[in-house]
Amino acid sequence: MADGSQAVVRALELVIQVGAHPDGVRLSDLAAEAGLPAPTIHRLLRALVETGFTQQDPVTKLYALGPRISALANQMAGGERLKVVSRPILERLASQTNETVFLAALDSDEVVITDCIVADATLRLGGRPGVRLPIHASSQGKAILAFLRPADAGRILARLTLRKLTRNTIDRMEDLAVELGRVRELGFAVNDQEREPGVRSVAAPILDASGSAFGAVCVGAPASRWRMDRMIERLAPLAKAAAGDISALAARYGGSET
Amino acid sequence: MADGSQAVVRALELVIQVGAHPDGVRLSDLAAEAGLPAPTIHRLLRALVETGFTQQDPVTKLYALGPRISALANQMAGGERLKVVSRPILERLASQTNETVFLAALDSDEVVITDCIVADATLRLGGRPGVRLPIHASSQGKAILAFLRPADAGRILARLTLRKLTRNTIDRMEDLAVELGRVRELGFAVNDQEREPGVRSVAAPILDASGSAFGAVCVGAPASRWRMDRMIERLAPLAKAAAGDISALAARYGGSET
DNA sequence: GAAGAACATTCCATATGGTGGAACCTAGCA
DNA sequence: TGCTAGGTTCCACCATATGGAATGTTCTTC
Repeated sequence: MADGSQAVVRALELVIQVGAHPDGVRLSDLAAEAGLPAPTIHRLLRALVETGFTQQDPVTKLYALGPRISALANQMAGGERLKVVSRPILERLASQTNETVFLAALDSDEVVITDCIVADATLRLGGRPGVRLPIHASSQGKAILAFLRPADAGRILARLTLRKLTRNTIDRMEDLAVELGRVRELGFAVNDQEREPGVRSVAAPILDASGSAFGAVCVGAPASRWRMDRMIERLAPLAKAAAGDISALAARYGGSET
Repeated sequence: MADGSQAVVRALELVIQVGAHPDGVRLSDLAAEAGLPAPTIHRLLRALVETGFTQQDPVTKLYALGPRISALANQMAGGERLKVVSRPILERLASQTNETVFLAALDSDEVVITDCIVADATLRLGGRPGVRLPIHASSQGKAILAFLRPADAGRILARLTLRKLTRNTIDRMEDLAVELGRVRELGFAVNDQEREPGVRSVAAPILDASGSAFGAVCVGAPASRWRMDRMIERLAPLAKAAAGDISALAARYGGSET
């Protein structure tokens, strides 16, 4: 390989492969899946076990991810650490709601999805990390905006163009200001088909130690399945609780990065 | 190298090295720390970035752990996943108490420490993952035992030898039964210098969906700093809350493995 | 308990891919 | 603009990664 890293890439991809088997996996299955001979896999696994990236159960002889992965995860900082901390809470929320749940952060004047658990239902919201949303037409954006420090919020609002995406989109600054006031009172934001027809969501802010928002938790669903009032009644408290739990654990990892 | 994995071990150790720099690190510092030439580190980093194990900030050019680590951490199962989920909660508990906190699980007839955050104080409890404790003379052991399914608890009690370690150790089965009844009522267990003079602790069980214990959260401290009644009053509720939070998030990851 | 099959581990000749010094490029600062 | 520090690319060569074959281990069946 021109790159000089064939062995390394093979080993790293083997870690990823082991990770796809939460119940453990045999050397021979790994070899078959990777299309490599057993001695090659064996040697790579030896290095992986030696460094703790994988481990081998002494009884079942199956390989699984090793303690080094969790140790590394706990060393992560910033947004990635927030994802690690938030993941179990998001998983619980997804289980409670049976809808798609999102973790989001502010990036410049947009919201970016940082983690996402897509519902199992036939009709469900899709999404994936990296997707960007307009701040004024997303529940995540409004939840964050409402709980930013006033100076930060003011800076963003000054630059914001309120593009009208649907007939429901808030496209006047006075209306947005009223909406943000309401979000602050309620502690959560809604999106009632404001970005995309047929899509509703509720989102609650994740707050740092000073009470300033640095992210949001969102539950999104098809409008056909949830009237707005029922979503507010049923899903908003769950989103708020999840955001509160994440805030309690992650306050130290946050910080506005606008 | 006789082992056929020099390049692989170097790359994996480089991940570990990057992990020790939560604020990011330069290529040249990594090279200096590892005692390897820059082109070697550069090539290894290229493979690590390509597979997501590390990433490079486009602005600062610093390397940090990448999204693959958190993705893998979220794929872990069993005890390792419990550690990942519990870590932020343990960190909060450590911060609330300024004492050493432990995550523990039952392994056969003993308690094993699975994670540990050691306090900063001059006089503090030490500990590290892997340390084993007698089940009858540790708050973790008693907390778990009291909330096991009766059949499981009975099996363990039938085999248990109540070694007397200090003058406070419970060394009669009738006394232990009474103590376990009390633990069940209170929802937490204590260790009042029962395993080691000068050491007190409180522990609360981590329960699975069926209400059966599969682990425990413990706060331990020097007896010189905490009278037992004050520990019960101040630290027990915090341990209980932490165990409750972990239980709520991790119920799916538990399961007795006695 | 013995035999067979499946799986894991070790061996080793060899070719190929990892290595690192040198050269070159880029970015930041005075 | 020139200099320095840091990062990236190049490439000859030899050290190491490779994988087929042999050997060892474990499990299952009779």
